[in-house]
Formats: sequence, structure tokens, C-alpha cells
Amino acid sequence: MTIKELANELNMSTTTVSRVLTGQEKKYRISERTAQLVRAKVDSLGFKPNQIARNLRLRKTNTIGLVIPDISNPFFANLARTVEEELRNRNKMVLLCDTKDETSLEEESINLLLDRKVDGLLVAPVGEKWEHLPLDSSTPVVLMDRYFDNGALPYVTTDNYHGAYEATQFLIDQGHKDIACIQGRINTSANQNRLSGFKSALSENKLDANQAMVLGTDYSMENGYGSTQTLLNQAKRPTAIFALNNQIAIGAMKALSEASLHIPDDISLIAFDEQTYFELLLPPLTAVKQPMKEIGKKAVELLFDLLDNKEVESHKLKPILMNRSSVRTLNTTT
Amino acid sequence: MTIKELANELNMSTTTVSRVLTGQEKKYRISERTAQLVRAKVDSLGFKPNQIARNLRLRKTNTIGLVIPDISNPFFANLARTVEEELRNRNKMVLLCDTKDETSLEEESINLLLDRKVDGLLVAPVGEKWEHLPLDSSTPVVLMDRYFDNGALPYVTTDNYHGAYEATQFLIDQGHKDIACIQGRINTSANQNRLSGFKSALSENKLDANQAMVLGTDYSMENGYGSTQTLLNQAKRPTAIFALNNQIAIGAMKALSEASLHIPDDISLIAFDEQTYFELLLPPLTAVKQPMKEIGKKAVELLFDLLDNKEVESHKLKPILMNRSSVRTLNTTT
DNA sequence: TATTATTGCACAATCGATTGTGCAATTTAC
DNA sequence: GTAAATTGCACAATCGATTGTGCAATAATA
Repeated sequence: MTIKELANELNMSTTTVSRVLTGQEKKYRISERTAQLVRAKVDSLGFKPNQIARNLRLRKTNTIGLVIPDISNPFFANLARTVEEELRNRNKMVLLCDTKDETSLEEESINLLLDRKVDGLLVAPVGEKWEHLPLDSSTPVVLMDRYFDNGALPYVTTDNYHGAYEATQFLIDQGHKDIACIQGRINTSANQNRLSGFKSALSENKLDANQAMVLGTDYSMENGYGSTQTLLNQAKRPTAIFALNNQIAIGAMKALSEASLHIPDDISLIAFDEQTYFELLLPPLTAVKQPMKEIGKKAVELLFDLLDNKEVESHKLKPILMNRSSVRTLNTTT
Repeated sequence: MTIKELANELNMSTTTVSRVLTGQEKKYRISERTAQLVRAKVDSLGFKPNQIARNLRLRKTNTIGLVIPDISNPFFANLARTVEEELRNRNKMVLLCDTKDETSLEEESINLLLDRKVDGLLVAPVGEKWEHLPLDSSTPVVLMDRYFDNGALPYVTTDNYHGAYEATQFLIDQGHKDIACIQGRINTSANQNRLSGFKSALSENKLDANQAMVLGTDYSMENGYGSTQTLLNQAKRPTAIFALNNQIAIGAMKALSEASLHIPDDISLIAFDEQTYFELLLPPLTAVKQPMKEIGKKAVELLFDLLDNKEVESHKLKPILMNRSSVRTLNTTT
């Protein structure tokens, strides 16, 4: 059923039908009687205009591309959920791309989305390259979680520096001096900021940040697992481990558990990026909670501002340290 | 840049350009020299055909609608990941809809997706209604996780009956007789099948299935939490709880933990729908593991069979019981 | 050389909507 | 009663691709 067939049934022109359907009957002086006839027919026949045709004509798809490194990571799954909900409320749909944290897949995804003429992009980038992103504002982009320091693209992220700083300061306050850090993907803004928060806290407490044990390569459970094993094999074991995301933390726990080490008695653990079930772990895990919902909401808000040609500012949202039972207080008999 | 402009630059017709671009130069006898000229120009100008226009003309969008009750539930997040990957490999993109387990939102989502002329639908339905799904095979549909018994729509799901049966039998083998079951959304196939597996196992062991404690209303952590509290307030407490999904299990753990009850010493817990971190919980949780990847892969496979007008069969894939430490062996001094 | 077959490409319709403009018919003004 | 204003709607172009068909120019055949 097309608008043309509908118009034929009504003995009217497609113009008239279209104008009623798009609510422009007033503007184009369609009589109320005619409008009612159209609406009645539309209802009785259950007519729905072809969105593809509209998209072509209107040069607008009401579709937003959502690009995410790993939808199975609960942080991004929650982000996706908020974003989907916010966009739905604004009559947009979501084309989802999972990049597996691979720059090449991200590049491919962005290109596919642009070919499909999405109205805008919400990207949690891998973080290594930005040249493939539309910088000319032909298609608005808002970055989430990770960003680029070139100032070209607006972003919404957790204040990773302060989150990591606070977590580290907390460890130090509990008497820890030998703190290892298992990082995620190096060269991503989130990781760098967390790392630099970690190091700043050390330095400001007269601990040598350059000597600090930092290892790890990506945001995976495997990395947390392997890096922890490496740490345990070292001559001098740290008294605490700071895991820079939820999956690393889980991997670390697994390695510690397999080595029959108890948290926090034998070693303390603190995580960036908290999850609901953390409080149910053995032991309940102390973690830095990111404001996931707020990130999603704000990112959508910024994207719509861009679509309205407004100026936007990037945001770093404050995280909260959820203090539970995975950090031991050491006797500071120094 | 449109195909027309490109054709003008080349002093050719759009026809010729289009035929080269779609690889039909042989079929329509475009000379190799011309084809090369076109390809060179396409490369130098970075021309990309407008997908919307193609979609309209070809009556095909290369887009699949993915409808899911809750993307923040790791079960569905993993499913979504597999589906996205499989579809990407087949040159399809994913329009994602999260229905929050609400039939009305599901209905709305399906309609929106159909309006957008998706080539097919992969739906993990809420499970209460199916009238809003395209049953006439105008748009192929494959259901995941939950299904309808009307035989109209193919599905891929875990063999929920047997999974629940095995889990229950395991509890009984460990000496449990008073087993409570916290269910998810009533009237969904997954829930009903799990419940009936539970009851069958009871009956076949001469335990009264009708007397069995069954409570709960949806697949949420809150339900697990609340239902467990209800159970604990009863005169006769069960010796074991069977939680019918991962979130219910987590909620149950939380309630037990708050009541200072130890698993499995004070009460045993077993879950349907295992997650990676379950082995790290206090205690490591015994659970029925669903073959998530296989479900996603098979569902995509079936959808493509349908798109190729092939006959398809529904599948119930076997789950595995992951035996860990949350079930106590009781002294069966009967 | 005349005739037929093949090669190489372009015309114009089509997919299904939206919209600037034009033109009767009706109403209002004088 | 006539001119001007308003009302009500339709024509045809457009968005950017794809494709059945037709028609020269060239090559092959007799």
C-alpha cells in the first residue's frame, strides 16, 4: 500500500494525502472534511508510509549510529540501554556496531553508518585514531567514555583522573605503599587519565610513581588474570592491586583465588568501574562507580544540541568510590 | 556527490556508472576500458552510493531488527554481540530495540522496524503476545530464548525443560526435598519450561510438585531479592532455592547475605543462566549454563535460510550444569 | 558488398514519498 | 454585478539510485 494507491481510493492527489499525513493540512489549506476522509481511510486500511522513501526525500533517517567496543561488557551494555531509551524517546532508532575494541572494525563501522546516512553518531571509540570520524560536522558525533585531546569532538566521560586519584589515595590512606596497577588499553584517554590519577596520588604522597608497578594491555578478564599472575611471581609482591576496569578486576580475582590468596587479608583489590554484583563477590569489591546513566543521557543531549546547531561543551562526570571490603587497613608501623 | 554528478564528470550516463559500481559490467557489456575509467574516478573522488536510494529502489535494506527485553542483562548482551557479529559477516546491520520486557514497547518496536522495512527480525519476545509479529512471512522472523507454541514462528532456545530438570535432580540427589523456585516472567515459554522441568523432577522423585514453593514474577534482581525475603519469612524455610535466571540469583544472594545466611551451609542456591563471574562469587555459584553463542549463531542461520526461502526447523539447544559450591549435600537420614 | 550479429552505451521509467507553485471555484468586498 | 481575495486542491519535479529496452556503431558472415 502506497500513498498513491491510497490517494486513488480517495479520488484525491497524493499531495493532499501526504499533507494530511504530515500534519500540514492547515498550512496548505486542506479542508477539515477532506482531512477527515483521509484520516478515516488511513485508519481503515492501516496505511503506513514507507520510511525509506521519506528518508530519501527528507534527507534524514531518524537513525543514530551507536558504536561500542564491547556490548558484552556490562559497562557498555548499560550505556547502550540508556542511549537506546533516550533516543527512542526522541523518535530515533539505533544502529548498533560492536567494534571488539579493534580500530579497523571501528573504521569500517563508521563508514557503513555514514553510508547509511545516520543523522548522528554516538561513539565509544577504541581511542587510537580519529581520522575516520566525521570531523567536519557533516554528521554530528559525540564521544563517550574515551575521547581525543584534539578538541575537535565533544565527549562525555567519567572524570577518570579524579576517580583513580581517589581510589589510590584511599589505598594509601589504608597504609598501602606497594600498589600495582593493571591497566586497560594503553593510549586510550580513559586509561591514560586513570593511570595519571593513580600516579599523581602516589607522587603527592611521596611515593615514587616511576617505580610503581604498572602492567596490562587491554580491558579484558584475560589481561586481569595474566597480569595478576605476573605480579604474584615477582620477588616483591604488592600489597594492593588497582584494576582499571571491571573485567580486569574479575580476572584478577580469579588469579588470586586460584593462587589461594585471600582478599583482602593477603592482598587488597580495588576496581575502577563498578557493577551491581560487586557487592556480592567474595569479598564485596571496593570500586569506583561510574555514572553510566548520566553519561548516556548527557551524550544524547549533546548530540541533539549538535543536531540543532547549538554549541556544546564536553563533560567529565564525577564518579563515586564505593567502599566495601576488598581493601585491608595495614599497620603503618613505618 | 551523486552518481549523476559522477557520470557528468565522466561524460557517461548514470546507467553505465551504476552498472560498473554494482559489478554488472559483464552482464551489460560495458567495455573494460570504460569500466576502468569509472573505477578510477570513483576512487579518486571517494564516491559512495547513497544507501537510502538503493534501499528504496531495491526494496531491501540489508538491515535486521534485533528486539531484546533487556540489553543490560548479560545473557542478552552476549546474545546481541554474537548476533551483531554474525550479521556483520553477512553484510547486514542491526537496528537495536530494548523492550524493557514490556509487551507494549515490543509491539511499538516491531512496528517501527517494519515501517523501516527491515529485511528480517530477530526477536527475544516478552512472550505474552505474538499478534504484532509478522506471521505472514512477509518479513521473516526468528525467535530467540522465548517462543510461542503455535508453531507459526521458528525459534532457537535453550532446552529449558531439561536444564531445569537436571538442576532440580541435582538438588534432590544432594538430599534436598524442600526446594523453592523463584521464577521469572510467568507465561513466557522459557519460564514455563523451566518450571515444568522443575516440577517433573520433583514428581519423578515422589515429591509433591503441587506443594512446591514457587514464587516470583519477573526476571529481575529485585524479584530475586524480594522473593527470597518472602521465603525467609515463611514458617518452613526451604533448604534450597532454584533461581530461574542470573539476575534473580543475584538478588537472592543479596537477600541471603543481608539475612546473614551462608550459602550453602544455611541454604543452597542454584541458578539457571550462568555468567562468567559466577565462579568468583561467595560462594562460587552452581548454575545451568546456556549455550549463548550457539543460540545467536543458529538464530542468524535460520533467519538467512528464511530469507532464502528455505524451510527451517526450530532448535532447543542443550545447556550444561556447572557444578560449583553453592549446593550443600544434606544427610539423608530419612 | 549486403546482411546479420554483436558490442557499447544511453533513455526514461521506477521505487514511494514531499513540496513549490499554479489554477479553478468559491467567497468577500465595493 | 464585477473585481479582488481567499479557499481547496492537483501537477510535476525531486530525493539518488537501478534496470528493461532501444539504438547506433562496429564486427562477423555469406
